[in-house]
Amino acid sequence: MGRRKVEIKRIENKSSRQVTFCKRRNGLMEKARQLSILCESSVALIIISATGRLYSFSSGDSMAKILSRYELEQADDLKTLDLEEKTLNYLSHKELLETIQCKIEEAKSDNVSIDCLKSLEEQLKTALSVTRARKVYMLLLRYSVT
Amino acid sequence: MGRRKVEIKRIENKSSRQVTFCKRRNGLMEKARQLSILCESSVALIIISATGRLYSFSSGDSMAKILSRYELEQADDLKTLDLEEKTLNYLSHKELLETIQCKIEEAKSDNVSIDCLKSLEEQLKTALSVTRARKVYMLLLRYSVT
DNA sequence: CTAGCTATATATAACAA
DNA sequence: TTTGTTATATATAGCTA
Repeated sequence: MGRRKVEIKRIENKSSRQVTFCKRRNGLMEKARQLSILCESSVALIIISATGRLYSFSSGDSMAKILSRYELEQADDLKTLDLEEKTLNYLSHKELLETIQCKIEEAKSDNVSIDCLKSLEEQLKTALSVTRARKVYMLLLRYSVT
Repeated sequence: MGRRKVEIKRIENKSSRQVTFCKRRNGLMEKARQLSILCESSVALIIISATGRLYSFSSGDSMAKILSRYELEQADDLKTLDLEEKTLNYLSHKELLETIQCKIEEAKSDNVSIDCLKSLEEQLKTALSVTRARKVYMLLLRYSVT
């Protein structure tokens, strides 16, 4: 789509990589907008440049709503895949919530470390049961990663 | 880019809207992939069709990592915008966590309703202080919405 | 970096299967 | 729904300012 055909691999020249990033990023967002309007759909697009700058676009529904929907789907997939699901009962749900509560308690004194949250992740893996608990779990996982 | 120029507005014919959705969706994902590779960037793309079907694509970093980054940025923006931020102190942080803890307690007996979480949102709005607390807040908000 | 300017490479609208 | 063909509309690579 230009004077010359380009191979899809990292553009070596820093300057032209930057220019291409800017142009294609705008093109991608415009395409996303068009798809959303033409076909009554919702589109969320997040782009992070090599230097860490963030660009986002959403159309149709709000970004938050689209991301929620995505996460809900992921949570459901997880539920479907978990073979131990059926063997877990309300007690493990309760245990999960108690573990979270405990963690909140620690957060109050501001002593939460990444390692601490990682170990929580391990505990939660075995404590998961109902979908609601799974959601809390996923959210806390994300919290610990950022 | 076809036999005829099309206006960017909802395609009325259901059948051609569907065909266009399929083709442009694939095109958008391919463009996202190319941008990511050509310019060393990370791209997350989530598309929800009019019938509610979800399609997603990510490249560079994982979807989870990209979404985390996005949310972190939003949380920071929120912090920057909040004029009352500077007047809030550690106590409000603690209050926030206690409110969350209380909510978790309720969740244990499985009596959480949307209304209940909505009122929590209101309480949290005034209790927010540090970034960490903000993150928990945003996550709980999302939890209540889905 | 950011903004045009073409010449070309691509995407895709309409149609068919 | 998805796939393939072909004529056109667009996007954009390489330059320039």
